[in-house]
Amino acid sequence: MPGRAQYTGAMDSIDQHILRALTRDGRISNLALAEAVGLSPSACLRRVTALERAGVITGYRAVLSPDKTGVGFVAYVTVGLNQHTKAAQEAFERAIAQSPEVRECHNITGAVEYLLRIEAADLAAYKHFHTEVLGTLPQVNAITSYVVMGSPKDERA
Amino acid sequence: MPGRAQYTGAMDSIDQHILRALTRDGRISNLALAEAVGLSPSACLRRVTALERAGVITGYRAVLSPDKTGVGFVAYVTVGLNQHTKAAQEAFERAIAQSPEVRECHNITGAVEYLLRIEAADLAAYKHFHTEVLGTLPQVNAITSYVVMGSPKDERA
DNA sequence: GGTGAAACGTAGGCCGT
DNA sequence: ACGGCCTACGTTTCACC
Repeated sequence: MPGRAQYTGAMDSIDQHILRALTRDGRISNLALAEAVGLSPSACLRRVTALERAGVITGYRAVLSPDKTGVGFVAYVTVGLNQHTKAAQEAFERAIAQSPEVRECHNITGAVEYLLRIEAADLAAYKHFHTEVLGTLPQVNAITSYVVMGSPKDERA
Repeated sequence: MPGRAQYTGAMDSIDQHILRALTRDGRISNLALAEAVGLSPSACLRRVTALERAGVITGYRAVLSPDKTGVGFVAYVTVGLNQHTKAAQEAFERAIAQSPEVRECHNITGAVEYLLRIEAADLAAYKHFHTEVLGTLPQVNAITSYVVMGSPKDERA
């Protein structure tokens, strides 16, 4: 079973410390990380590697400033489907996977099936997505947009 | 003016390429990145440093697997306030900033003021947050929870 | 923007606990 | 099973072209 290196037993406080440090700064050097958690570099690296292999750490990403990268419009959109079949869901999810404006797609409980996070250059770009992409999908029944005016807290990692 | 190294003029296609590569793998070595974008290591590093100093790249983070780190329950919650004063908003945002379960708080247009993303260990932990934290805030008027059953697309960086 | 070389960090074998 | 030491190797970084 590949990638099933299974984390033996519990994660101790050093592992927690490593994860916190890497969440804050994913590019910290192993040397600095080792010192921060009070381990020798080799022991520290072994733990990080184990956490990666166990699937606890799934990757590393640069975090970009939205407005400096041309994203001036963010909205959350709820989408309801007109059929609740597996085929309709899969068709919708395929279409969503191909749209770069869709950064997140969550399958939720409640009156509608999906919650999307949309990032676009401006309102005009969003309107285009709304009518030309969402509006043309045959499975889509109800669309409600909630424009983000600000994010007092955002720890998306 | 510190950190205002200002990106002179437009970002070219090499910069775009660098940002895409670093968003996919924030820990790629400068050597590999340089090769991927077709630059020498030193020129590549100069661009990355400039992007960081200009605030285009705001940081690097490890991405963790929610369920392997004890997060078994995720929900989006809309919150309406009973007063639309600045003071009420600030009090609410202060309370939210201190709650570790709240990973995101967005100020949105529509019938309610806020959309939160909540991450908790399980339903019981969420119930505790719902009644003991959200339920006791005097400004809060309406709470609606949408439990996340899955995320077919999730590019939260 | 590229080159080269010194400084630095990584990764893995080995041994002790 | 896990931590520390040592070292060969790879990477970063900087002055210079």
